[in-house]
Amino acid sequence: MDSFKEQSLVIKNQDSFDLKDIFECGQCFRWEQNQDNTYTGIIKNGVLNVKILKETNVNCEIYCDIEFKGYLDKDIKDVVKDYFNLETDYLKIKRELSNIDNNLAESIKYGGGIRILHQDFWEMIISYIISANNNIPRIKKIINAISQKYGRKLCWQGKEYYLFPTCEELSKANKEDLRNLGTGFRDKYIYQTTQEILKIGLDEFYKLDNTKDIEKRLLDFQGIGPKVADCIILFGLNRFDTFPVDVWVRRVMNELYIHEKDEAKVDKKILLSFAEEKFGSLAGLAQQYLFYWRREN
DNA sequence: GTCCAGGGAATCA
DNA sequence: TGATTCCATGGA
Repeated sequence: MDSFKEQSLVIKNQDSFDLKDIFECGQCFRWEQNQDNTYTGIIKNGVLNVKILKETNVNCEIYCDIEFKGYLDKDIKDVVKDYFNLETDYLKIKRELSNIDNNLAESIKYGGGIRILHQDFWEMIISYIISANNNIPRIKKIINAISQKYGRKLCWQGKEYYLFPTCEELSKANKEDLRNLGTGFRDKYIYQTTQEILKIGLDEFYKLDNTKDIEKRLLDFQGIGPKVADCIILFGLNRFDTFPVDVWVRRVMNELYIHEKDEAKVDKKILLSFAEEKFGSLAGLAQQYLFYWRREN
């Protein structure tokens, strides 16, 4: 029997928190803007509604309205704190990155309200397998279709929402089922990776210390290559010492730093070593500011 | 009709 | 190792 828990929550004096920057910078696929400028999203086991109460130029008050379904092993306040990474000092991070060069300073001036969300690791694995050679509106559509068919339903303010299915729930889908939901050639990747994770679980990934070791293990799954693995690590584990390279990052990095005439000829190894040297342990965040900045301008 | 999208696997040199 | 090609799908 599922239990329901509804609660609201006010978080005061929060810096670096802009709803559009956070939810539209490309890191998440299950948040939508409402007509009243709030955002509603479906996280691991609940629905969350967020609005800004009061805003100054450095910080703001956030109002969260939450409904959860199922077993909740921690206080809702802690769930929100964890999901938005509220313990992370973004003022410090932004200062550090802005000092690296003018490009980063500009991109941070544009997307200064970004926070990397701490999303569910399993959900990131499947979501970013879907993202391969795909566009964001369609990725969202596919994830919603999968959730509606295999995830649990819950209602919030008279509207229905569907949680992203657990590994066990999604393991009921065969390749044809997945294909019918619009996954295309990724059907087999989702199927095989789900079956594999059902067998071995994901505990080992939380025990690994080194980011490179985590990436190496992720690459064993079908449908996970370097870029997808890096996104899973960045958005599912919040390790910032990783640098996902997609077409946009390649483009902006080439324009700003590499200056290769033919963008397709940019060597990924050179790009990665450059990023590691220049951005260091904050590479993942630098990547997100640059990605958002370039994609929106 | 053609190109592109937060790429990856399979194949071949 | 490195470069090519194929892979579904839908919107521009």
